[in-house]
Amino acid sequence: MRLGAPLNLTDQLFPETIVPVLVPLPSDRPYSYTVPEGMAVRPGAIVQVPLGPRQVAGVVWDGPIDAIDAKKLRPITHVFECPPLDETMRRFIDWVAEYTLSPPGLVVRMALRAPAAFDPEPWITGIEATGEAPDRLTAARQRVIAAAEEAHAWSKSGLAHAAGVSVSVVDGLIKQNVFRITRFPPPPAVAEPDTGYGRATLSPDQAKAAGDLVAAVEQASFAPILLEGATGSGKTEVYFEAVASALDQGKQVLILLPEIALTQSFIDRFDARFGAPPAEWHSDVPPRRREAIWRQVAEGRVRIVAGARSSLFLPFQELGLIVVDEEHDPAYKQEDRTFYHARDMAVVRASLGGFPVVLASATPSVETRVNAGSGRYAHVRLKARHGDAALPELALVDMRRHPPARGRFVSPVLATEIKKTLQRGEQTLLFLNRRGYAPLTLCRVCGHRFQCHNCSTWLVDHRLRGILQCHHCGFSMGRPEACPECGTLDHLVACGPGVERIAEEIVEDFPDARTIVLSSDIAGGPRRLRRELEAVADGEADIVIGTQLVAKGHHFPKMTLVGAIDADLGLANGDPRAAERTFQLLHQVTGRAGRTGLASHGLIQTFQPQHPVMQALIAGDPENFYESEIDERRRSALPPFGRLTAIIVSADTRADAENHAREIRKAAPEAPEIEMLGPAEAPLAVVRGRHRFRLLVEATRRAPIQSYLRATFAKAPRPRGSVQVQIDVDPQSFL
DNA sequence: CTGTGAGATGTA
DNA sequence: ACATCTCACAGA
Repeated sequence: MRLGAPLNLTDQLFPETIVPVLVPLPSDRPYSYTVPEGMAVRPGAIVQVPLGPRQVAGVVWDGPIDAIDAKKLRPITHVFECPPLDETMRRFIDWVAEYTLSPPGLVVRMALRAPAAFDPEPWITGIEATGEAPDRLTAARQRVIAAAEEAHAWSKSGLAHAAGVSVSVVDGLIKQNVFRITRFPPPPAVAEPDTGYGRATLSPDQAKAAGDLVAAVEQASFAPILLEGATGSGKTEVYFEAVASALDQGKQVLILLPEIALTQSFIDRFDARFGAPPAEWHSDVPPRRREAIWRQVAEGRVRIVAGARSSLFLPFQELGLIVVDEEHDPAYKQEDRTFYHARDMAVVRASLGGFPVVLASATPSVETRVNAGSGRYAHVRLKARHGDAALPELALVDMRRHPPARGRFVSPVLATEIKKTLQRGEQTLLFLNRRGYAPLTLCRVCGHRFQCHNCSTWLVDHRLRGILQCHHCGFSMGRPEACPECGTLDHLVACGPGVERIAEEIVEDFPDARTIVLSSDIAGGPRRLRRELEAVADGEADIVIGTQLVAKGHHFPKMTLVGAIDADLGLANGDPRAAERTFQLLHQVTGRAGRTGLASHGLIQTFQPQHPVMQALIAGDPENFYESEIDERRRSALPPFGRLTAIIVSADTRADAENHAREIRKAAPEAPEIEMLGPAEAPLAVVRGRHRFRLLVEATRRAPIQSYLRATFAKAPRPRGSVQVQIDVDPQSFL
């Protein structure tokens, strides 16, 4: 249907054709614009429209148009010469907006995040051979003609450089009509993947799994598939076969990754399999490159993208497969502006587009496991570790029976293993998910605790930088000598461990070992961090002390011992997914040892050796964990069984946040289940100075709550900077 | 009475 | 999101 064709009543009210245009602002509905004489638009077209005093890019939508005052109507300024967003993409945007309670305009903004890409990339000026011979063939000219045969298209200076002559030689040949100046289309952003390039030899187990995925791709219909396999079981090789199959069918492919910045090793593996790197899409991609990739994805010239969650909103035209790698990773959940969970939205995109989606993980999220268990998702398993990579032998260190000395945190059991590992010339990884030196500083005389002025949290001692810092809002102050409460000098004491403090202890005990601390706040930023990780992989450190960022990415060939310093750390933080997160993290970290062919160990220091998470870890079989966790969640109606939906209410003050939460509860009689959780279960977090409350409601009550929230907060009085609404993941409610 | 600025309002 | 408008209050 061509929009702008006669449309009932409104057509009589307005003399010209009118179309709905979704503009990038938080409006509930598309705005109406007129189409000037001689301009042709259709749904999905990217257009420039006047909006108040400025011009913005919007997308021609479909569906009914508002009957508004004819005087307000303004014409579309320009239709960009760009492939329109297809039907699937438009339905996807509508769907995401509806589900996340976001105005569709804000969702469409995510799809238009490459401003200069809407007009075609400029063609390149270059030269090509005409086939004619020059009148005199000098040595230099001969070299140029020989060099030119290497490729079809050349830039003038490029050819001169390749032939080792000056540009004037080429100019001379152009004058003689040996070469002519032509215009070439813009170069491809990435080379075409070659699906037959680096075909891996698969184990029987892998081949079977790959066959299942390929069969789904060939079916070319919606099929969510959980690909579950231990670290090192070769999940990547397996889903690469599905990728190859989709590419062979002329489909585009999207591989979602949690944090692309740290996965050079992924790019290398992809390159080795397909003979070219994938197009990368994440926040670190420079603007010009973003534009080229966005444009070429729309044109179908880019066949495969590996990207962070935002790549879900790229304008694919022929998408035939999405792979969500490390599907359990919390980084898939975006928690600002528009809230969405990329893993779940990937499933939705596949459902709307009618193609398979592969969710890959060694430790799937409980939601996905439940969906696989119920048959909603297909379940493909990879059992064995591939090749010579053996699983590390894991053991628990009961900290009640093997306590470290006072003020120390490494148990003698672990220290002994570190010593042995050093003697063998192998590497140790000590994992502690806590930056800085100590999480709490207090005065031994009066008991004063250093707290953030904005937040309710303790200030973390960062001794290397000499500051106390709030990890919620970023507030920091210099470390004082005296207690601000009682004035006593030199009686401040650090409580609890951070990575810096573990490093201090290790350096004291193993002064000759090369020890390095890796955490995200490392001086020198991400680039320095990447260098340090490479150095560790090259064996340039004996003991690595790191936060969770050491859990993934790099392969450390000499890493044979992993020690988890405070394995209980994440268990008591009030998150309904605390146990799951802890299990996934510890599983991943301990898996860093053992990919070596050498015998390797993991020691997990815990005060709760009977905890299901700890028991499941040493059993070496995730099955144990899922059974107990699914049981527990079913019992306490936690996600996914309670079908909980979280509403985040945030405000500038605690009183405001509480007030709004109370108002929501009071004013939504259709939703009596709304429950405000106290600090024990859902700590009132303070994020960048904003106080947040989480309300948990029954997802079955979602519809009335949605309409209530829309009515209350989408209209005046506008909650401007006072209330945000977030709908948490509820993967059962949308299929 | 004017100048300033935070918050409300509208953008088609 | 951003430009514009409105109304309260400070300064004179």
